[in-house]
Amino acid sequence: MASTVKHREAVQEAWSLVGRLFWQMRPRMLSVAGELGLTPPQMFALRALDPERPVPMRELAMELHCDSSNVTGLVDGLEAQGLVERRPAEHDRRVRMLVVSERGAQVRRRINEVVEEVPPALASLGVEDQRALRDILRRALQ
Amino acid sequence: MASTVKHREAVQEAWSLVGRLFWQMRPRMLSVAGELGLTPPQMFALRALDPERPVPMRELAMELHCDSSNVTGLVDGLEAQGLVERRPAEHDRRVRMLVVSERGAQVRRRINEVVEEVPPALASLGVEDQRALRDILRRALQ
DNA sequence: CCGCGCTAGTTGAGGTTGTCAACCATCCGC
DNA sequence: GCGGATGGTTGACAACCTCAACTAGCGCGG
Repeated sequence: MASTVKHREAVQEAWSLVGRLFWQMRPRMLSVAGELGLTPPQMFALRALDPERPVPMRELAMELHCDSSNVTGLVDGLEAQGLVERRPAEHDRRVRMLVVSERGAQVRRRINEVVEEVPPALASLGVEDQRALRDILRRALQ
Repeated sequence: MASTVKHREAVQEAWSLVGRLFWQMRPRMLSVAGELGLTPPQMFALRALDPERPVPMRELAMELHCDSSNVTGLVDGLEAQGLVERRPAEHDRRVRMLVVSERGAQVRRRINEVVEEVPPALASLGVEDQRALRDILRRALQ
């Protein structure tokens, strides 16, 4: 059917436009990392943590799709700046829980402010388009 | 007005959902880089080139938002694998044009296949939603 | 209880990325 | 042609990232 072809094309074009949107935001993300005295990977690590709930290092590694030995170094950096604290887990003495400090939570909020900052292209849309966009994406991600 | 508040909320939520979509694709991108014998930065560099048109190194640096000295190393890697060739520019003997080789073009096509691969969440949408999504994003990016 | 396999995290080696400063060759306006 | 600006490379240095090896601790089966 011709409709099948059209349908593929539409969603592929949409996805590629999304890629453009993301690429436009890249410099902004990099600059805020420097501004906060963090490297980009450290920034993503802090963002992946949960200030409300201590997280085992292993879980952070899964979240970041990287090796455990890598997060050791990242957490070293965050801990050196007093943003995160390693705390032993009571149920298992092998695991170390990552607790976000008060200052860490502040920095994390600032990071989220920037990461969640809407790109100008989206912000310039009309209200109906913005709502429609949200609704479609909600449907896509359940 | 209440509508102003709602409007901000809708587009912010949409943007954050887009972020989730991208994060889901990350492992796939990383794995294809390894599969092609490239590091992720090399992959992005090759993708940023144009097989139809020789590109000065400076332009690639701009595209990647990084230092010129960085692309020197990246291009060294690509050239060592025969994917790209440095060629002197006739109009200015300082600049080096990057020409994508035949093999480079093949690899680049494979990269684009994966990068442009639509995430399952979007693919599962109905045709009307996919078209609406494309139309909204087209409007957003002109 | 003890040994054995498994898991969490760290360490060290090695290769890559990325920035900065210094440098060379070249362009171009004066 | 001189002098400043530009394209690209090099070297130094910090950080990232993976892999392999290691330690410490868990927990199951005998």
